Amino acid sequence: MTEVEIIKKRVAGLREQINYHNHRYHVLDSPEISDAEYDALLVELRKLEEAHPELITPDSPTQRVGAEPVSAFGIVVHPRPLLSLANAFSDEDIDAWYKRITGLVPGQDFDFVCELKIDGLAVALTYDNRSLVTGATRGNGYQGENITQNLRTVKSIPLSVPSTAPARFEVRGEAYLPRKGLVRLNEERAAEGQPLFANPRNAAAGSVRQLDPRITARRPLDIFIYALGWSEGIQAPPTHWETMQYLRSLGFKINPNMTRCKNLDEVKACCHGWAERREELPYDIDGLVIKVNSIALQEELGFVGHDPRWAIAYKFPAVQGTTRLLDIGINVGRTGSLNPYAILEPVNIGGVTIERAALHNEDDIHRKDIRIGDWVLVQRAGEVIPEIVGPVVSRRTGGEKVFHMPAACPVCHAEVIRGEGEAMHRCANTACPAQALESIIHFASKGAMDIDGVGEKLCRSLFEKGLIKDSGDLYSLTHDSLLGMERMGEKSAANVLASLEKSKDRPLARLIFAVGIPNIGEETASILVQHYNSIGALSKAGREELMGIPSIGPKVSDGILAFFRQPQNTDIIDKLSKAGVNMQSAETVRRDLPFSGREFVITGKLAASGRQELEVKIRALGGKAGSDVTKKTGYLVVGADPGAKLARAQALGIKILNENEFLQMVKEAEDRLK
DNA sequence: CCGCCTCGAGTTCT
DNA sequence: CTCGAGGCGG
Repeated sequence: MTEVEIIKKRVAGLREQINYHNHRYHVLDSPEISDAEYDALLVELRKLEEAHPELITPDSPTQRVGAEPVSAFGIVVHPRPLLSLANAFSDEDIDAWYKRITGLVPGQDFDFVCELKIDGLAVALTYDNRSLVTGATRGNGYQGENITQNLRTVKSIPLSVPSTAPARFEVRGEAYLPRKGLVRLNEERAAEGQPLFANPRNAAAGSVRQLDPRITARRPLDIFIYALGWSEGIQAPPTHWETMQYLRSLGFKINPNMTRCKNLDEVKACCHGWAERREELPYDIDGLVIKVNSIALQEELGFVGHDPRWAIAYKFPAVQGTTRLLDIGINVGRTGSLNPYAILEPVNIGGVTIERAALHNEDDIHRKDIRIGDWVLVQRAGEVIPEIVGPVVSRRTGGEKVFHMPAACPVCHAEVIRGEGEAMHRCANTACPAQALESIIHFASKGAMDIDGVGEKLCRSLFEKGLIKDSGDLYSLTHDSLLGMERMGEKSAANVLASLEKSKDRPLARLIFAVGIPNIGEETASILVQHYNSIGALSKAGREELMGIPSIGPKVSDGILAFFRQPQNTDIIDKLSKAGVNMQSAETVRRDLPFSGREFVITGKLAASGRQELEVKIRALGGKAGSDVTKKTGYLVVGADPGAKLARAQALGIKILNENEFLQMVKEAEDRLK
């Protein structure tokens, strides 16, 4: 094959792929690849065509804006096409764009408007004689679908406008589903066994294209208007900014997060700012749109191909991607649960390489119909934790394998059991080495005994060398035995011994949590300490007595009884006791502490001290430290970069404290105790 | 018995 | 963060 033939073949292949994905995206509302991947295909094709113009055909995907609309709805021809925007993925791309446009109209002062790029679908609304007459999708840019009946159900779209409006005009906006709406919708769909929407855009597109408008009406769709398409009978304002103010005065919903920027530095600062804060918004954005403010300049700049020169879309790095599920591995947790996880072909999502993702349990895997060998859609939940959304069914070859939990524990080969009505599979062997090791790691971990320098790696090495068999053995470690470990010198060994020594006087609640009684976490451990002032007292507690304690029920009681009946466990406690680990509650229970009956929740990064330390203080003062904002939450302590909890607390009218106010409160409470 | 609210357990990556 | 499930009120 000659080089030209190879290129020809590649071009044909790219076109086929792009057409296929175009159809999936625009027609079926069910894309299989991320936007970034799609863009990459298009970019490659464009490059090849630029180098070999003779290969360009009129039907090449580069020669049009989108796919043909389906005909279930009437077709609307847009008097002025709804165009796509060129993309910028970096500051350099913005610089290049700026250089191009300033070169075209030299000597002009530019100012810009930056707007959020909402992840929804573009629609055009036409008003005639003050009434909404047509609502249409963007379609291929030149003609879209008539979805007037459906858009009429969107409450933020005015059905009529005041007399200050032009006689006839068209506005353009982005219809979208707020994040909460998507969650709710997907819950409903999961309950009905329907495939889930992968993102808000698909959900919005799916909602707006319902044949029955009553279904659309039940979806919490919203809209932001971002442009005046065309108008008759008025003198349109001279800038984009003023146009938006005018549209707002007509009753249209305009996104409040719109910024006027005098220069490129301000534009970039705005983009970076929103890249940081995008999570604070109740809807998804996939970037920002930068527009030249002056309408006269916009007209002067004109278009290149299908893209206006006067605007550019600054796109955030993709938060979704597709990759192959190579295999499903199993971890054995400290409770003996078998936890499946996905082993993925490494894929970069939002600048981070993902190769693992939790799969929770077997039912979850089957519910999502994920099979080994599948192409899967991966996203970072809450922008951090990787998550598999679902398989790309159409990319199956038939060689994929349905996953089944092994019948034997992958570590000790003991029998695997699944309790009646339980989602988790468990290793039946209570002496399973994996469980033993995980228990030790948990014991030393931050929330538990917090033994500095004794992390997962060291625990594993010590365990494999046979130097420790359970957490009680940690305290018999010697300087010499530690020196045999990897990357362990004189200094580190001494540090570890010092940390162990320091951990001996942790409060009783931490110890109870650390020993790993089933279903007893930090909170329940604290509650238990209010009723028993030593491990010994707890170990002698009877079933009825335990059940009498609020928030302790039959399961937790039985867990405690079973724990102390196991000789392995009492042996560990003996070892700890002999080593001098604190086994008692430091202070006798005080009924009326300053924070009694008050619940605090912390969000964001705290400047002065760690969250854990503060939670310990709250409990020491008799308060509760919750993890989620609820109706019962008394105070929300807000640090830097607060999470979604802030919005929730505001919605519930909960008292909000900043870090200083909170510390002041703690100080006053501590003073009162003296 | 059901639904709501919390808590527990396991998790990714830098 | 997510999912599952324990506790408890209605």
